[in-house]
Amino acid sequence: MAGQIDLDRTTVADEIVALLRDRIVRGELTPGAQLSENEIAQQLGVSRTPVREAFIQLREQSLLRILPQRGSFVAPINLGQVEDSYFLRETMEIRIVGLAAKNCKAKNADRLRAIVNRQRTLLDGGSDAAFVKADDAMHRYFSEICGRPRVWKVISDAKVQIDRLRCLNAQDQSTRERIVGDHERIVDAVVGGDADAAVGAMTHHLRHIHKNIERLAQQFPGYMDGQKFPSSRAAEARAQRVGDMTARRRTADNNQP
Amino acid sequence: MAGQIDLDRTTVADEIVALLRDRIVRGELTPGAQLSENEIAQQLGVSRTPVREAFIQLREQSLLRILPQRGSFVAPINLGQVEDSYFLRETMEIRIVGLAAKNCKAKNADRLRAIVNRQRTLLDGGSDAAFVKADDAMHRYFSEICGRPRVWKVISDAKVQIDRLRCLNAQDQSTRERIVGDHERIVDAVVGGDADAAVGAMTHHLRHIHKNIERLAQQFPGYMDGQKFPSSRAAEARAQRVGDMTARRRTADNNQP
DNA sequence: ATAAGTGTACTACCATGCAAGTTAACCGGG
DNA sequence: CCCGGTTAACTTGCATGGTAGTACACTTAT
Repeated sequence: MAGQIDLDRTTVADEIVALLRDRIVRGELTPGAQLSENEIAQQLGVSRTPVREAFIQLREQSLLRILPQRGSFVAPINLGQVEDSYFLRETMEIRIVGLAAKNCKAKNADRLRAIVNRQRTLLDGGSDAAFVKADDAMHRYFSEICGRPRVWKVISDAKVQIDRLRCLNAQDQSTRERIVGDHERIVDAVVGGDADAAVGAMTHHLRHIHKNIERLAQQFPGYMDGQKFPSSRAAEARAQRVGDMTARRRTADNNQP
Repeated sequence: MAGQIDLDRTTVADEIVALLRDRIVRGELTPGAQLSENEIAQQLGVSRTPVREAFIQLREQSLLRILPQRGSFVAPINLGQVEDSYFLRETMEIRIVGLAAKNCKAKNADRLRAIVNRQRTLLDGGSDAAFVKADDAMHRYFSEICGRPRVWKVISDAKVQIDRLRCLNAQDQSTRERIVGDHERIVDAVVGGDADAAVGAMTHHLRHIHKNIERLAQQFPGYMDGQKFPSSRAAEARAQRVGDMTARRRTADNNQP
């Protein structure tokens, strides 16, 4: 039993959730790829129980499809679900940013400036993950400013499906620069207390994201919803080789270690 | 091993989730009540495994608090969370009803009329559960009309915390009549294609609900957030006696049935 | 050669057993 | 009477074993 997983003081199942969720969202595990309880358990050096518990949680997050007695597969990116996620995010964030503009104190303004400044420093050298994290930080902080920190969790959970789509290819430099510019304009309006301008800037920002969603959806039709599951072994085998986690499956030949 | 649980073709764990979720939301299991994996498993005639998997899902829905090696307790009703749930619901439903008014076809109008008519028939004889179900049906259908059926799931999940609060005492007749009246005004506006009127009526309707929330929160302070968990055995014992599910715990005296 | 039948290797599901940790009651000494 | 130490009965977390069901490959009959 190795100590491959040791981050903080949560259960093993929760750590596996975080691990697999990250791999699925980042696209390392692609839609349709098969994940077996046994296999994950062996690779992580734990028993099947916490893995199974993690699978159930991922299913509830619409990231995994569990077919009883057949297998567990990374869920396809449901385009309708992506659209609904965007709808929810847009609706909530637009209202939130308007409220934030009316409630922004001096301390909030300082923090907002710091957040976007940090994001700008990440423009060149920063990794994609760090940039995304800084991106989220601003949106999340608006939720805090208007006194509703838990609302961000709902938005964030819905946003996962959007993030999966976005992670299909890395953002180019011009896109990242536009994002930071958008953020700076939004923060300017919020700090200035101009709710209408804030809502307008946020709307503009999110619409750009929506355009990207549509482009990516057309670019990667294979990962989208229509895909059937148990059939089409060829497609699954192709998907499996993307991540090393599902690289080789055991066969009758190499049963013993 | 009895066949106490047999509804449809899902896993045992999922049925336990539905069962316990219902008991918690309806207030049969009150905040602070202890639920042990062993006890539930025995009462349902299943092993601890599916019960445990159900507990984890309920934890993710903020309905259960699992303290490792200590116990699992029905979560208190977090007032901040209730407020955030209301905020989300209000924001989403107001936008949705405006869109529904613009998109309402003749077929939708007929179904809306049918839904409120049915709710009115339930005004006198109907059970509380049936009335609530009919209530939800209208709100859910608005989500369908504007082509975003999945958004209702998010609203509904958030609404659980509000429902817990509401179920603390049954609605009196005048409240139910006011609700149906509200619904009829909303439907009138939507069917008439008047988005502004629909938004106004929905806002009015939801504000009433919010007033009720505040009243109930003051009425039942014991179920609210501040409650500590492992301490105050007296409060827990009191809570336990509410539902027969947790009526008597085994002690050293009555081990055998 | 094609189609139906059979076996085998997988899958997720659930039952059970053990371990680590917490709590509360009990008991003896101050 | 009050306080500290011990023990016993709980709790959840994790490991493991057995079972029903599925799918694929092989065999056999047509």
